[in-house]
Amino acid sequence: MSTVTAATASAAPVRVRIAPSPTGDPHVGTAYIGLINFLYARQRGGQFILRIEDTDRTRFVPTSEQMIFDALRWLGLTWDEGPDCGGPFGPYRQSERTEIYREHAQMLIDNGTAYRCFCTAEELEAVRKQQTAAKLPPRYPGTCRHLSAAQSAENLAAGKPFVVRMVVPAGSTTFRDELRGDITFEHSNVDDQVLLKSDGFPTYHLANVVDDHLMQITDVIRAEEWISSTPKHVLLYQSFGWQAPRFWHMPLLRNIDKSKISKRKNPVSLVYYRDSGFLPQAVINFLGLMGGGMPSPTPIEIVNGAKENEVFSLQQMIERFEVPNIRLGGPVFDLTKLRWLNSEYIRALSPEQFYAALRETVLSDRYLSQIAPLIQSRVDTLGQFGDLTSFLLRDDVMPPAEVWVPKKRTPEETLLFAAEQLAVLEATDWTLEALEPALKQLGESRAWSVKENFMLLRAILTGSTMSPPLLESMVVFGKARTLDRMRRFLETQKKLAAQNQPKK
RNA sequence: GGCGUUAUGGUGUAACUGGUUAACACGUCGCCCUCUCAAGGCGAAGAGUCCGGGUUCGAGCCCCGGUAACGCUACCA
Repeated sequence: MSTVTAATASAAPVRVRIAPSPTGDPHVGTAYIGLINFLYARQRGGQFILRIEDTDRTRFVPTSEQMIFDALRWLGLTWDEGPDCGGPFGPYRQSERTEIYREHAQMLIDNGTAYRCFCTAEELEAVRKQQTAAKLPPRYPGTCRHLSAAQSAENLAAGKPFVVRMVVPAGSTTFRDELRGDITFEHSNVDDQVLLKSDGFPTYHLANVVDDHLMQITDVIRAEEWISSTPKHVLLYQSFGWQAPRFWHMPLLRNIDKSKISKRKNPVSLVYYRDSGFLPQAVINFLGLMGGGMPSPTPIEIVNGAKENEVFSLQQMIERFEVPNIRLGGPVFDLTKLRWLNSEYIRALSPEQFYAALRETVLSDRYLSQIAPLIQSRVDTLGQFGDLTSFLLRDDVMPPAEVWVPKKRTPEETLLFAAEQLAVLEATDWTLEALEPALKQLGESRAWSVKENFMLLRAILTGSTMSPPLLESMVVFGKARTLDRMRRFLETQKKLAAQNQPKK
């Protein structure tokens, strides 16, 4: 299947990268793709680069970048060049490179492979609706592609907002995916992609190609969801007159139902795994299991009783993992197996190490010192600490119905409202100042009193109607774990409801 | 709808360039150990490799045709 020799011998210098977007918590998918890139670079003595793709201003989350750094370091995936440590091809943050993209967009306009498009969002939306209604594939109609130079200049002079689109000529593009072989796309199925948005920021496609070239990336190892847009990228390399890198498309991590892994159905935040006490060795090991790539144990290893063909360190992966042997079926991210792996690593710890691990995470000074002020005025003895804070030290809690259903509400409407709380909280900054108005606004719009509103949340988070201050507790507990607890609650209640009325 | 990718027990993987009764791990169930629960030990069930054809002495591995799942189809990445 593979078209490249095994990693062991070949030492061609490679440069690879991961390019996460700071739009929220660091994602397990980022770590997965990061791991593969990391291994590939380390095995070949190449460089592993971290580039922050912060070109979407609407989804930008300021705290996200640092969390990405922390999470990758936690897992041991260290990079050679990046926004924090610099490097010869910086800056490594796309928002600091906008001038570069603008220049390159202009280059394409000048050589006729891109053009300014003055269509408004409303116009495009209308066209798209028509096309969908007529069962046609939604496609840019090409209105501005044939605009005369004079007209275009006139619009420009008039200050009309515009985007820059690439010209997709007639024909087809074939590129090689190093894991699957040649893939061909007819250009009739490739849209005139927007390269530069009207706010002056580039889209992924432009920024990615320009940066990968400028940063001398040799191998683009990314997720399978990019296969469909690879012909656009290949076309762009051609338009610039550049040589394209090699492309490797990794299978997508999946939920239990086989859909692309998502926070709705699985904890996907690396912060969640760290804060709820998964060891980084276990997480990285588990990720290495996804998609294969580790050779089966040799006969000698089997004779020696080394059944640990599934328990291996990052170092062992560098030694033995083979990227070209990746399996292409989307692996299900199975929490059960991850938990087992984690338990293996925990049991392998010395008592001292185990205690140290506790003190670094769930019993860290940092965490406990945040909890303490919440209960000081609420205890008669220090011994009550545990009584009041156990919900912050537990993996999960589950309130009984009499606790979470308000007196004047039905379980159904309560669950509905809880789901809305979850949606609101997902989009809220995790600070007291942001949480309070966001929740109150939701309550008002749904005619839920502040009391009912907060009590429901309290029940879900703490399992009880009595607790330290709610919002403060949520902040201390953290966004990733709080949201996960809410999702688990909703999931469990949904199942229970289904069980209680199965026959219709 | 269009285009693309993928397909081995419930889940993750294994099976040398096609070669004996498809292997391992997680999970499940049972037994043992045991003050409990884990861990550990022993054992069991569970796939005939998406389906249908073909090539071959022989196919999970090769060819053809289907099906299903997933992804993309944005001024998100």
